[in-house]
Amino acid sequence: MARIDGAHSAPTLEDVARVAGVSRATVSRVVNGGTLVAAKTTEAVREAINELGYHPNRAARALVTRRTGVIAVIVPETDERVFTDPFFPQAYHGALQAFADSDVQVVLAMAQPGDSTDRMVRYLESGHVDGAIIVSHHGPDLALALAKSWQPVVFVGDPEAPGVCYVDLDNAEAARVATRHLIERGARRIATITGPLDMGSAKARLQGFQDAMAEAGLDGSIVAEGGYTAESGAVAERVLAEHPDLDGLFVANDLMAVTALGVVQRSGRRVPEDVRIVGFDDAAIAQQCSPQLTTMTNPAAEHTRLAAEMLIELLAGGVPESPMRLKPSRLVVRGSA
Amino acid sequence: MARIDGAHSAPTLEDVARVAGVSRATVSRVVNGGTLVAAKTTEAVREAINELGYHPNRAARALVTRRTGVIAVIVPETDERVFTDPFFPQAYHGALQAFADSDVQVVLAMAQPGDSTDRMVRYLESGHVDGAIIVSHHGPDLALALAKSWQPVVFVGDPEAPGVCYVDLDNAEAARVATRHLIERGARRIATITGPLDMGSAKARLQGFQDAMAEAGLDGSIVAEGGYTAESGAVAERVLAEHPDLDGLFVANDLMAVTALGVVQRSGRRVPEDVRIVGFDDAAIAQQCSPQLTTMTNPAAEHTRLAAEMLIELLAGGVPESPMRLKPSRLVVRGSA
DNA sequence: GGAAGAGTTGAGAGCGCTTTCACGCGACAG
DNA sequence: CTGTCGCGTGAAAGCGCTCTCAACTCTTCC
Repeated sequence: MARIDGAHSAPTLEDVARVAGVSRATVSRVVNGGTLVAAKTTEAVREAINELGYHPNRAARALVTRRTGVIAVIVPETDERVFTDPFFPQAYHGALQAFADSDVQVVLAMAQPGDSTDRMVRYLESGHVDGAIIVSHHGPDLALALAKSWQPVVFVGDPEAPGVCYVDLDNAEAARVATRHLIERGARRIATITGPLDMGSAKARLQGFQDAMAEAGLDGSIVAEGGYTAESGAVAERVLAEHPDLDGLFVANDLMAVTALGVVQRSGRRVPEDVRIVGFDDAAIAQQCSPQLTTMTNPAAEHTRLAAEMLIELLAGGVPESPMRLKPSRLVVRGSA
Repeated sequence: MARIDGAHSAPTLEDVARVAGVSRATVSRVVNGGTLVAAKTTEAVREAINELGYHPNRAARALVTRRTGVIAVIVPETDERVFTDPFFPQAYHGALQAFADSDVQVVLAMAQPGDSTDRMVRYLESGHVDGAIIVSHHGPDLALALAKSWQPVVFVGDPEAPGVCYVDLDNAEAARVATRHLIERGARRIATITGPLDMGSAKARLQGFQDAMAEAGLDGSIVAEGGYTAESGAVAERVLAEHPDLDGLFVANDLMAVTALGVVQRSGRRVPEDVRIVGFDDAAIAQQCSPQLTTMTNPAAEHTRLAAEMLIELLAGGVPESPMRLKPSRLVVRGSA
């Protein structure tokens, strides 16, 4: 409380105990609830706590409970990506919400460029945090490593490793819905720009696209791999050059979709008249371009919130139901298709 | 380390001491550097540390040093704003960088809608954090309150309260540069869309705009207040309606500028031929619109990094030089002016 | 009336670390 | 050879908390 050394420092359990006329142990019991304490005693302790403005010392508590009270949201991507794609801040926000009134600190950890899986594992093992939510992992390596050194972690997106908790959107189904919409709107020569294909979500969205195309008897082989970044949306140029008769485009996230939209428009084609475009994520940017982007929702904040709840259960020693599959994302129809 | 209770737990100072054949105290001295320990002893301890993979327990350390090892980046804005304006993630990133190899956890704290200054002060006083960097404050209230309950905080942007450390961009000068550029490009009827005028940066940018206009003998009274959000850029509609002969627009941040750009274009005017526009912040979005936005740089990450360094000094008991004025931002000329 | 049980409470032992204080030891001067 | 000084080190006292264990006070039941 007071900063000036020597001045009155924060009240401790001991102080509360003295004021309430009970022992430290009893105060602790009241503070942590649960154990049985006589109603009258509880009352007296509560009063003393209020009077003194007592607040438990996290460090002391952490020392004995062996819990740091910190959980991390780990994003194995470079900072640039993290702060460029609105998906990540949202994901972080979801975790923040989940722990909002639980006295847990949520920190955001990102990869350094060139970071190894190892470094992340070491961070988790170093005792800085009690557990972690991993968002946007590439390939199963991290999950495999984590499953071995048993750390309480929950992935957002299929970790492709056995025995690891995760929540996942039905990306394939969402991609099918998006693709079918394109077809319904009259598109026949449809390409997809995927995310990085070492990521589960990217693979699943591609699969869904191809399913829907096959289902309609169309050719689902026009595929270009992007990187989920705005710049990588520029592969649309190549696609357009190779397939000038293109009339539909399913882009695996909005960041790329907006870039692709620009590419298509600059090529002299009209959207949606000549080329229909559907994106993914329903990012804010989808409403800032012209025409606005038709897209699939991807409530990142909700996903991490759920992941956080699983993590809480894990931390409490429970075995959460996993994988937790989320309800499929919704199609938001706007101007681009 | 190991999660399963009963299995080997993380090595402690004691363990290291035993292996190195010295006392706990000596190991502590080595770990924390500074105090004089014989070179040979130091070596032996270092070896033991490596061998055991020892890592100090933050809780135990925090308990005795009375330092939590956590600092907060506080943004008194709703989450929505925080995750919508790329300025904030960048600011957070700067703090992350500054503390990257210092074993300090950096948490991001935002306001709930309707939060009072009080709640922030209480958070800071609650002992959760050692100090804070405050990023986007409205008015001097928070700073005033913080100055009283002496917490180590550093503001990014003039807190307008005496005795509080801060770093600040020369917003007025930057606005002058931006406005002069508009004038040089031939604009004469220039309006400005400001940020929320309870914020120092918004006020200063307005002042700079009016200075430059006066300096050129032009009318600097066409002013519309925005809120630094994309939506608030739509006030451009009103401005345009009231001043159809407008030929220049200085918008106090890029988010609003992009919206304003759209408004201008939809009104049938060409940018930059009919209306020249200069934004502020040099956000990524400035390059994603067409034409790309001419804007002023605002290296948010660097500012918080500097603020973080001041905070570190403050925490160490020093008295940092404050205010720290940063070099004025640069004009980035692109298509819009 | 006394034993057994249920309901409350307190004493005390740490958790892993920092830091004060005192002591041992070699070097140097007297 | 003894006294002094100072560097290097260890013993030990907490930091504020949780939690086990034992004890104490009433009831309740035989």
